[in-house]
Parts: sequence; structure tokens; C-alpha cells
Amino acid sequence: MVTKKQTLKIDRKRLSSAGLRMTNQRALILEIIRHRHGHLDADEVYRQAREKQPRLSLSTVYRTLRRLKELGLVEELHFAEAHHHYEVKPSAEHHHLVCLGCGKIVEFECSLSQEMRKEIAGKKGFEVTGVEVHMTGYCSKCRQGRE
Amino acid sequence: MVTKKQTLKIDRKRLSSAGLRMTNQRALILEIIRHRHGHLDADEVYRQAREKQPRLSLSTVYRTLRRLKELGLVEELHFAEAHHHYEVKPSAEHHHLVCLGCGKIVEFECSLSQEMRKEIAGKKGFEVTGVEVHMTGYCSKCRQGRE
DNA sequence: TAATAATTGCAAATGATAAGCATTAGCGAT
DNA sequence: ATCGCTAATGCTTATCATTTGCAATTATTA
Repeated sequence: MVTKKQTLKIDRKRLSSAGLRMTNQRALILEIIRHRHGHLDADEVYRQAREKQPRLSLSTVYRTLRRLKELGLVEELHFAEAHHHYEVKPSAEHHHLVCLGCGKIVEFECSLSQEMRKEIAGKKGFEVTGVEVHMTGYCSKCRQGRE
Repeated sequence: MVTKKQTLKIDRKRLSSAGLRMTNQRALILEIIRHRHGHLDADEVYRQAREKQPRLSLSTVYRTLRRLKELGLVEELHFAEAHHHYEVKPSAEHHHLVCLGCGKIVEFECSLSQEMRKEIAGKKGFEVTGVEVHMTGYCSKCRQGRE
């Protein structure tokens, strides 16, 4: 089992190799998006982080999320909302299904997306660096609620 | 060939059946997203519309886009940006490929997305109402620019 | 054409994110 | 352990996209 300390060490190395530093706030923010692996937005991260570090500022959250994204440690998701959501960079590429009724987010993997990527890259002459698939709909629970 | 007048009539009917009115500003905005079928954002719509109706307000653009979206006449796209883009509801489902170099947006169709939809709907017990696929990458031109 | 209800334009409000700047704190070398 | 350099933080204020309140204006419908 991987301890917190070990994870911290690895993260520190990642940051360091980009000329960045490991700080308490960064460690905490990383821990939060790792641990509660929902799909938190900046404000949720902020609220949760303040429980442990009440002086932490919202700017730090935004800056940290941006850095971590640039570093490739976290991924930014763009749902049909005005703000973004974040998750730790997943080991396997996966996508998201959002319930319009209750807001629940379900992850799924699908090899078809890779085929798609190749097909389009070839057809359009692009070097494709990222694929996001978002589906929206109603989960079984919410479907029952609506007649 | 379909004339502007005919289109207007159809649109008016659509609005009317939802208890809404056809106004000059709505007609103009619709015409703009139809005609220049790029993937305009609210501000671009606004700027173009002001050339014909200088007194048009930005709020009206936003309100109109929202109504048209609710009505299903236009579609809202969510790229990795803070703001949204709009296009007329496409007859065939298609997706988007965004060049990170020059910002160009390329549309593509792909039957795989339908298979994907079915597969996931079944697997997760969802009624899927929408699928958006976004790819990012570099177009052939921009790839040459980078070493 | 008059009544009424939706729509507009303007201004001010909100929500999400970024930026400026003085202060604080990592960390590599002593 | 401590020093010095520089990145990072916490404030506050700015910016950008979008929404809202309200009085004045228009599109419909009788």
C-alpha cells in the first residue's frame, strides 16, 4: 500500500523537476482531489481545504489547479456549466456521463473513443492531443421520477 | 430554394407555439448564426448584429441565445474556454476538433459516437439525451510551425 | 386600433477566474 | 541549522462572461 508520505515524495519530485515547490497548500489540494475522487470544482476544493487550512485563499486554489493541470497531474473537465471541474489525471482514459436530473457524474471507459481519435486524426490531418466525451441524460433513478 | 421570408415564417411559428414572439432582434440573431455558420460566441454575435441594429443590447443577445437553445433551435458548445459557442441545431449530429495553435474549429461526423451512446446507455442504465465529443490537437499548419 | 403581455435596453449585480503586490516560506548551497 | 534566492501565498482589486431588475417599448389578439 502506498502511504501519504510516498505520494508526497513523488509529487514533490514532479513539481521540482518543473522548477516548482511543494507547499502545504499544494499537498492539501492534491490530497483532496485524490481522496474525494468526485469531480470537484474550484469552489468545492476551496471549501474542503479551508477545513484544514482556514487561511488558504481562493486564489491559491485557482493557481494551484492551473499549475497542476499544466504539469499534467490533474485534468480539467468542461461540463455544460460556467465553471470547470477537476480530477486527478486518470491512469486510464475515461469519459463522463452527467445526469440532468440529480447531477450525478458517472465515469465510463470506452475503447471506441480511441478508434474515433485515430479515424479523425487521419481524416483531418490533426495531431490529436486530447479527447473528451460527454454524455448527458437521466439515470435510472431520475427516469422513474419523471413520468 | 428557401427564401428569408419563408424561414422567418417557420421560425415565427416555432416561437409562437411556445408563447414567444418574433422580433427584429431575434430574427437578426437567428440569421447571423445561420448565415455565418461558424461557431460564434455571444460576443461575436453581438458585434455582428450591431452592424445592422446598433441599438441592440448584449443582454438581448444572451437572452435570445438562451431562449433559442431552450427551444432547440440552436446548440450550445462547451470548449475549454470560459465562454460558450453557438451554432444552429445541426441536422446531422457532429462533433468538434479544436486546434490549440490557431483556434480553428473543425467539424466532423462519426458514426462511432452513436455506437458509443448505445453501449454506454445500456451499460449504465441511462437514458442518454446528448453526446458531445471534443478533440483538441494541432492542425497540419500549426504542426509545421512547432519544431 | 386598444389592451395586454412579452421583449427590449440600460444599468447594476453576480459568479468565475486572473492579476498586482507586499509578505512569507521552500529548498539548494553553505 | 542557517542564508539567500525565488517561488508561492494571501489580500484586494480587476476582468470577463453572463444574468437580473425595471421602466419603456413593441408584437400579438381580440
